[in-house]
Amino acid sequence: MRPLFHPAIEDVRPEAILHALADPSRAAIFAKIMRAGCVEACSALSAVGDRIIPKSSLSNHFKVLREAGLIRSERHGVELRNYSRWAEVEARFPGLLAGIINAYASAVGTDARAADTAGPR
Amino acid sequence: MRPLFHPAIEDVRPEAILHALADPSRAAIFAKIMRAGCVEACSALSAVGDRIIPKSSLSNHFKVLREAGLIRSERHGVELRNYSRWAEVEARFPGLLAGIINAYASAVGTDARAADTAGPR
DNA sequence: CCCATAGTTCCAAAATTCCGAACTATGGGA
DNA sequence: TCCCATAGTTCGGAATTTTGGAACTATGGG
Repeated sequence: MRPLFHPAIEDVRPEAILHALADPSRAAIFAKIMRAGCVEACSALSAVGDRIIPKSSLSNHFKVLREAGLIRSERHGVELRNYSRWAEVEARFPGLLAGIINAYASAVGTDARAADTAGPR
Repeated sequence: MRPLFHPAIEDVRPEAILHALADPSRAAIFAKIMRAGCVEACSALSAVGDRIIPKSSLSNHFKVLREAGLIRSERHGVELRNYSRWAEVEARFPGLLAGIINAYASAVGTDARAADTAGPR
């Protein structure tokens, strides 16, 4: 098992962030980690809206988020602990994440699949 | 030739916008149209940075931007006139486009391919 | 009517994404 | 220590998307 790769914040590219968050499932996963600050266990997020995500796809989603610089993952025993890198990304690209997360939140209701990106009720 | 399709602003989805702008060429094209307010002729944009974009790919890029709700295209004689739908998109998803365009602009220099997304000098 | 220009469509090759199945790593028990 | 369960990763092929050359369409002159 290759050690987890995390880009330095100065190596993070806007296109990677947009690509990562252009997928509603990934955006929902990221939104949840963001709001919680930290989410333990990838499998805690195996359902987005009503859609069940297979383990292998989930693993890949986390990898995409990680390599885009959006989250930091640490192995703790048998599971992964995922932290959002919001503060770092915000410092590098001010307003980017807020704009994206708000956009998804305000599109809820028009698109069921992104339901979990909904902001605080 | 099928008439050009433009989604109503309320049908515009965040994932379509992110997907459209996750491509540095498209982001550069959109940034240029945005700054100019309107750009005539797709072919005026056939080079992004040092990369030459084939006609057919360019045509497709404009289609993606159009169907994501980012631009409005009108046929004027033999050429297309492209307008940014910034104001509408901004009203629906406040801060989204600014965040994205600023992110690309501030990444310039670290990534040559996105050079044209640079903001006002 | 013919030509040039501007863009679109077609279609096949290349690149990506998706996901089931097999695998690896870690932490308990017995 | 050995075995099992859990959590996640990797492999590999099918499905989807993207790319771009060549042929096509539409419009405006001479």
